[in-house]
Amino acid sequence: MASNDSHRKTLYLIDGSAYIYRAFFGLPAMNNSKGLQTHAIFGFTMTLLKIIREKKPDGLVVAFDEKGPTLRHAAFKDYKAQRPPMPDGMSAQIPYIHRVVEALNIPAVRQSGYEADDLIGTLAHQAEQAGFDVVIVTGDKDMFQLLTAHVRIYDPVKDKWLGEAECLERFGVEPARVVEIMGLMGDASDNIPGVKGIGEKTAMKLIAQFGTIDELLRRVDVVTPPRIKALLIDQAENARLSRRLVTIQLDSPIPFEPETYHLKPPHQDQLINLLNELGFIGLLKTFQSSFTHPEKAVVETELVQDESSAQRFVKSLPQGGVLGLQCLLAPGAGAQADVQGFALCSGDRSAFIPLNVQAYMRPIIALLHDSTRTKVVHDLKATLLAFHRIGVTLAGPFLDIMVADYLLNPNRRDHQLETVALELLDHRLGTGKQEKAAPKSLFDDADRGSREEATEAAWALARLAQPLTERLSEQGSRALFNDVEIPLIPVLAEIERNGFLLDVEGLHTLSKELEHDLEKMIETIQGLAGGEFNINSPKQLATVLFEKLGLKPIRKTKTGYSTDEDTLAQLAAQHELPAQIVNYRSLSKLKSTYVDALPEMVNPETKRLHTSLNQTVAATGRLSSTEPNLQNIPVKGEYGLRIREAFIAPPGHTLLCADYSQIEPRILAHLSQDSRLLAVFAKGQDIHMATAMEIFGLPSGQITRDMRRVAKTVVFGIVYGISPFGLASNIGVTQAEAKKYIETFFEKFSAVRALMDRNIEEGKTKGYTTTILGRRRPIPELQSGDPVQRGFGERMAVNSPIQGSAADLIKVAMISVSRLLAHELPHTKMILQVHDELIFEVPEQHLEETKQRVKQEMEGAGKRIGLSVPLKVDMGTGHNWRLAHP
DNA sequence: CGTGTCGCGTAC
DNA sequence: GACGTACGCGACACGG
Repeated sequence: MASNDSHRKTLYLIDGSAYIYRAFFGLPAMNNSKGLQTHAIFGFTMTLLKIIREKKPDGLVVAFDEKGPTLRHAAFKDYKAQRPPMPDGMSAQIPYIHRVVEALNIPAVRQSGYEADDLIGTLAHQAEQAGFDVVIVTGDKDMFQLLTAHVRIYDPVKDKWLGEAECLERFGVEPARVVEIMGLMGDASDNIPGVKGIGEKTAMKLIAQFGTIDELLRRVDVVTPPRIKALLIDQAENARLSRRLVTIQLDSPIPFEPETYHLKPPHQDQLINLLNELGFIGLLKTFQSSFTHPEKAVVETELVQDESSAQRFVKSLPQGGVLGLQCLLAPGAGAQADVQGFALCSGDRSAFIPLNVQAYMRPIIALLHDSTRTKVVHDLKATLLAFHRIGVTLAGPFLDIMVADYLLNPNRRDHQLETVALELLDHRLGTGKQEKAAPKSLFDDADRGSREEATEAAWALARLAQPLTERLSEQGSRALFNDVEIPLIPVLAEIERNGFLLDVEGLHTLSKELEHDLEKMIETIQGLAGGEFNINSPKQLATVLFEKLGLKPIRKTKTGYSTDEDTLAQLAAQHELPAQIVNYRSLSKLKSTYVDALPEMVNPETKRLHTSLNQTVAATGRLSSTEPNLQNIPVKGEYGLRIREAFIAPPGHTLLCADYSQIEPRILAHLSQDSRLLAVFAKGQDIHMATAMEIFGLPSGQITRDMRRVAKTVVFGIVYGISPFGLASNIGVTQAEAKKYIETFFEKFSAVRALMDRNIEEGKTKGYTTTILGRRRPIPELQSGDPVQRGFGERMAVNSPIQGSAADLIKVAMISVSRLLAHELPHTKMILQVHDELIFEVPEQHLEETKQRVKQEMEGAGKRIGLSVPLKVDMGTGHNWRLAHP
């Protein structure tokens, strides 16, 4: 990951000064016992340690600004002149930050007259020449100009890597030309003037066209529009000056000493004294124990061969505590692969149990059933399914490392054991194995590794239990983890095993029909277009529409003219073709994505579709569904409904769909405690009718279907973090009208606005949002200097608590319903969850009882998570999903 | 030939 | 650019 080019060593250059600012303003204040503010020191130190722990750089240097004027002040007296002086609370922390770096034995550079940027630029340049891969750790876009094939940027707050490609994407030019763009646009935070009146978009366009500011000014005569031309002529000197100011120096007079940059052990006494003085007790403990007990990764492993060795191993284990457990699956066959064996680890004892003989299994099975031992696994759902295939039922308590890491870092997509072990144990798993592509998980189809690797994984699992549970407790997610996420896992495993019966015949017939329709449509379309082309290619379609037929483009995408449905609808006024394309597209989409794809995925043994319900993907806490995705099966249109008809119940059974009615507005009412909204639900009124009455100020008798539809869209918009633009394009009114609707909504439901403000504010100060059950989602975008990014952050801060709380609710409901089914309705199977909806396969004779009990259980879940609005569950039944959908 | 990215469209 | 969360299709570009 650190480098594509394994012979190049990786040097990390950290922009120390930028992080002092970021930590000071980004974190809540914190003081030590002597009253010294310490949050900037703490934030900086944590960032630094995190980089070392996670990235394992070969070399590391921290660059700081030096006090006093710089060369830029000499060139432009007002440089950074508008900046308020550094607050005392921050300047007092700076010497300590220098001491932290020194105690950690990390080289630091500073140079009077130069800024940290220049030192980093200089070192990056020299290090690249000397054969290093360089990573600049910063959140500052000014550094884009330094990117090359071997110089990248890492932003630890967003966990993003940036290279030349991202620069091209962000600025539309290669890194060397970024200074030209920044020179034109200026930088308010550094008081760099730029050309007033020219913003980022215009600057990008001009530089893409002219290449440099000098060239642009030389040929200023041909610049259009005249307004821009006048600005350029008027402020030519400012442009040239600004370009100089934003250019990072690559020739600062500092020595390049690569031999001193490698990571060295910290100065123990110095570091311990300093952490004590600062009052960083957690860090202090961590370092003290690592100094005194450097734990070895290798523990004694035995191979269990027979019943007596199995017994000997089990007896030798410590009492109770945690038991690391890692399955070893046979290569191939996806998640359905054979179990070859499994590794166990507890304390300093570990064993590998091959699965080719049964005789010795008894003591091992007893161990797996021992409820005094917490079974620690990575991906419990896959583990349960694997053991189920060999006829073994594991007994809890369970701890799933993958799910724990997801609750701690929901924005990450990678919760591999390797990643978690590296971060929390500082241990690289699988270093013994030879060169090969990294598998995505230990259940990945690729090489699943060896017994040794499984054993090492079990070792890591046993050791990860404590740090992960501690972290979960610290962030207040222990209950969510123990009482919701973990109990949900066996439920998900069972849903997956149950599967959904599919009418393959029916889809085959539908496919033939669609094939026929599509062929005819291709003829019509190509006739209208006057030639053959690939209708599925947006690029070829754009050529036909906008060049051949000369229609007027509506919008552009990154790579060309947009041809999406919205655009085509607008183009329909000019030509007959676009409407035909829309038709063709919808049919073609349904055929390729569903009608043809789904039958391919039916398991030949069970004749069913077994989706994967992923618990660690969606950052809000929702589940996601893959292979196939059964959460986006069409529900609209003639053919969409025909597809739903192919999802069926077996003979003697009926499908039951139980759907939370208007779950998101209900959650909104609870979170905001808005009295009007609460009243609507308390009285069991129609929410969209009620909002329509408020928005339009009319009695119910005068509300048209269209008004209700508008009101419904407004509520959706509110939940998603609305903008007048988005709402306008959705309901087809002007932005001004959309704005009016939003305003009126907020006037009538004023506590909702207060909730949104509060969510954003909390997201900013704490760095994350929370749901009803304390699920967190960090939103680093809220700290961004980029208003577009911040806007994103604000919408996430509005939406995540609502979407996430709805996810909390249905998860709780799934657990209760699953218990209900197990105890009282053993022949009813839960077969799918679609965010606010549960689907069951019910024996016909039990249908009435099941409906009633499931409804009661699902509606009761609101009370259990403390909702202050009543819940309503709609139910539908039928022999296929179309009929059953409420 | 596979892999990654993009535009687009389906769901809630 | 422009309303949240997902997954997956076909086209296309790229690098073997």
